[in-house]
Amino acid sequence: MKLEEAQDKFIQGWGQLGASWGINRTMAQIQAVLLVSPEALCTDDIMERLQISRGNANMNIRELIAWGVVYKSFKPGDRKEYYYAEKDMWDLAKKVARERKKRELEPLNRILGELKTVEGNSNEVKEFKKVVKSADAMAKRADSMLELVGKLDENIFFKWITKGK
Amino acid sequence: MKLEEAQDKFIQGWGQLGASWGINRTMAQIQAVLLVSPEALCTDDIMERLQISRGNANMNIRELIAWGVVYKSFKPGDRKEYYYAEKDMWDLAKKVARERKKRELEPLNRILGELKTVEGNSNEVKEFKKVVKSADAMAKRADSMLELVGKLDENIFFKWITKGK
DNA sequence: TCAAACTTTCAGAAATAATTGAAAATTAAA
DNA sequence: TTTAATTTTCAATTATTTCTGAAAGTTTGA
Repeated sequence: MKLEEAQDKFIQGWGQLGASWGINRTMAQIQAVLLVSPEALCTDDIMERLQISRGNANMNIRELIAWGVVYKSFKPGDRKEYYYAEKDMWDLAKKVARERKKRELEPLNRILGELKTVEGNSNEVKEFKKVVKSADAMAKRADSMLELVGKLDENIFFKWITKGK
Repeated sequence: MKLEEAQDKFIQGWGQLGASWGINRTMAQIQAVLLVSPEALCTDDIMERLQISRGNANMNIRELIAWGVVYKSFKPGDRKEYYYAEKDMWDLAKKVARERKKRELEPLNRILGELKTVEGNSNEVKEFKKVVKSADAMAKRADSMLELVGKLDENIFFKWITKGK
């Protein structure tokens, strides 16, 4: 397979994966473009490669930077910003885990905490409390797991997984 | 807090979580309605509670059944189908893990496998191969992890997480 | 076999999310 | 300063996803 073709497939596949996990497809594709590029790229390079507008490129690059998976760099004698991706996949996994924990799991935990104060003693109330309690336990568990991904060393984690299998 | 209000908050929160993880909001809300209901509900009950159309309710119930997180049941002398949710959250996590692994991770693994055959020796090709290799490693690792979630006992997993933290 | 009860399908409508592109804001060299 | 290069914003547009509702399909009991 030719390089260009392989890169395109990678970019498409990565975008698809992102999309099915609730991440803007273009955002994932921009990351993929930066992942396969040996040098940092400017906005125009990315617009060109993915055939997208400046506004779109800019917004999604910002978002990738906010996630901590893309960085800015500068070239001497050039006013443009250049962007490059975090290429350590383990680091990437850690950052995504941390962001999603913060953005989605913590809000749910907050709501579930409130819901424990529901009044009454009926069958429905009991059922409800049971569900909230176990959802809470699960969410906290998922939270711990993501927390752990961020703290554990890649190697230890990998060993544990392969051993456990 | 009153039960009705608490249930609504739970349904909204659960829907929101689903949405941000790429699951149809209504689908997640239907699951939430079934989770908080002590008895199995029929399509009309769900339509009523969430104010949605029959078609929408039907499609999403089907999908929940396909994920293995909602089951059918029948009442004697009644031709309607009734639905109830899997309420064991651990079981739920396992099923979601298995489904997502199958639907998203496996396709990526397939693509990444193909991409290893890229031709050439340039700097870009080398860079590309490196990225594909580490993405592949990460995807396989995530795959193993989800696999593990499905095989491990809840208790062991929980102990390990809390200990590791 | 018929018909009522119920479920499924799907084309079009509505709602939501992503994208564009041009104007405004910012930055820094002259 | 001024001005040219660059980034950011955002209202309008376009694309995508979800939802509706009525018609078609299926099942079951009489």
